[in-house]
Amino acid sequence: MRMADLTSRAGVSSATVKWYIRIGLLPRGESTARNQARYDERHLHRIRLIRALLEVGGLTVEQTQQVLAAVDDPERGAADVAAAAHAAVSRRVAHQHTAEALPAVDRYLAARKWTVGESSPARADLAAVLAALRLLSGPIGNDDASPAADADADIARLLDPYADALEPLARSEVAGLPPAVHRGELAERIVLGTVLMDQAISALRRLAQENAFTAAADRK
Amino acid sequence: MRMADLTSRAGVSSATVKWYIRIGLLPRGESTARNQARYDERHLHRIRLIRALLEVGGLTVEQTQQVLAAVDDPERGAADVAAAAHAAVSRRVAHQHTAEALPAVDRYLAARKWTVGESSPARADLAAVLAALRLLSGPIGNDDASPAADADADIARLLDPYADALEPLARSEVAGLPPAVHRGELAERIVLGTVLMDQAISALRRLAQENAFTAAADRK
DNA sequence: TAAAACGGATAGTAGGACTATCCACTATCC
DNA sequence: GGATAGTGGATAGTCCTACTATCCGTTTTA
Repeated sequence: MRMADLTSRAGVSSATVKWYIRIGLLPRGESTARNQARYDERHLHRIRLIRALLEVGGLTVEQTQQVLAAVDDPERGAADVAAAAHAAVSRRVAHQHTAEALPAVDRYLAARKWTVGESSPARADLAAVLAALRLLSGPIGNDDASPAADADADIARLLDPYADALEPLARSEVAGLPPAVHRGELAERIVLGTVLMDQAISALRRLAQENAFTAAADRK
Repeated sequence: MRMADLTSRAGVSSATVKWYIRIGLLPRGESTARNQARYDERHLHRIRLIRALLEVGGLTVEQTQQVLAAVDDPERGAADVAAAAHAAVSRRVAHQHTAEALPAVDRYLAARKWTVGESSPARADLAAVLAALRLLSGPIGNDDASPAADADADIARLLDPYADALEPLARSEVAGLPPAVHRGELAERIVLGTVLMDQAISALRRLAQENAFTAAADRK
């Protein structure tokens, strides 16, 4: 396969392909002359993977580089790849009072008996959401503001429905990972399951909400 | 409250506040002189809302403008606000074969008896994910590629666990919306429930996955 | 009454993801 | 066998987004 075939099948410009190669997202083609190279199906597949992570998954190029580095490294096991994918999906944003909300997140996780590493970016992501919600349930939009003592109970009331729904789902996702014929395939499945399915869940929730909304409106 | 109080309490620079005012995200303060104005708690709250949508929710400024325009417009009902929030969360990305995957999405929704509008961006978002996955389950990473005839069955097998988990969740979310003391409060709850809880769900899923992963590893 | 803060406007910046152009070759078609 | 189109590699330029800096003439405040 030559450059023209690769770019037309992948739907990206040759300038983009060259750039991906330069920044190490894509391996070089096998060069056949000073200024010629041959590409194969693996290159095509790689570009599609890159485009899926960038366009559909919404990752940045840098996050994509890190995820693919984990996928490519034969030293890294499934847990490492999952950690890299989790880090990439994380918004990794330090909202104002995120740090203050972290202990509450940890207490919630402990109460649910969920074991997660100290360095999981998802902890901070969840804390950022809680901090933002807390800041916004002030004077305006007050929902019977509780006396801070049972702030943990508020958090549990808020998160439990979600955690209850997601816990068995996550279990089935992890259990559903095949023993993997070869590791690269498993690594890619983990990445797609994390990055793309995040978008699928978001979309499905909105569809389910819309359906629930119209159903509720019809009943009235 | 003067500018200095507003910016220190909100944690943003005065240049940013001025810019938010200029682009219409934030109303002007009540001016008391040619170059003086007074701000109140509503301004503070608004900035916090904007920051939450931008930083935690990951919306762009333009998406935030559209969402807040819907929140501010007293003509728009709960369903309109929800639609605006859904549109803002949508990645609204036309991945290569998204259009081709749309009919399959619609068949899936019909099979689940989910009623959603033609114009729901979530339909296209879900289609983009399915199109990307389809493109990637080729030569490499083939999972016993099915003969295209039962592509719908594959999609159902993939999505059912997620839809099963999200359907009751969405129902309880919609049912949990209070009759609302006043409309602005309800509108804001809808937006936060859509935009921020999307992030919370993403984080909780990753936490649940990590927990499931370590639990599975321990059993071995 | 001098220093600091302010509202309003305009120009500039940093980062991200490409895109365009150039060069010296190679491949291909008639 | 020569014109034409395509190629790898490199560098510079572009567009967009979300601010940030600076300036000005006017209040406020110490």
